[in-house]
Amino acid sequence: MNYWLMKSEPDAFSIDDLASRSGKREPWDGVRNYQARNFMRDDMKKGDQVLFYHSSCAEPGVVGVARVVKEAYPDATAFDPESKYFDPKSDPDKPRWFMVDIQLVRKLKRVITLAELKQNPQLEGMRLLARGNRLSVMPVEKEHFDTVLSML
DNA sequence: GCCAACGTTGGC
DNA sequence: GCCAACGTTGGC
Repeated sequence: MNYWLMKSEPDAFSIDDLASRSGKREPWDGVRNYQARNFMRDDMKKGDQVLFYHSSCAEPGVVGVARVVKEAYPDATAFDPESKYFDPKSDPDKPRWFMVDIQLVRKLKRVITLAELKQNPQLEGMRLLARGNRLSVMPVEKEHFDTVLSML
């Protein structure tokens, strides 16, 4: 079992959006970063646990827990000229971008803010907190995953 | 809106 | 393959 953190801008797709989806599931489309793609395509397994993180908003932080319910498959939005995620260089016969499906496990009672995470010495070394980190999908150590949720 | 940090692109 | 220019992310 692996642990992950996935970022989303709540203006675009929030934890409440996930909660309101049929089956509380959603295909994680639109990832256009190779490192993030590789994590999804190569390392994410069904049942893996995910910290759902709100970025670029008034109160950035962890807002929920989700799990991987479908392993990587081609991201069809890359083939759709109407999509904002369209990438003409992604060929349906040789897809460049992949996505997984995630499902909400629970929404947290409150936001565990980035400011709090930064103050917790037990989270030293957490990738999210590394300088200049911009990855939207990244691995989380189990110890860090548990620590974050213990801060509720 | 600013800006630091990082990724991608493309000329050479 | 180098690297400057440009685009994006994301906190503040």
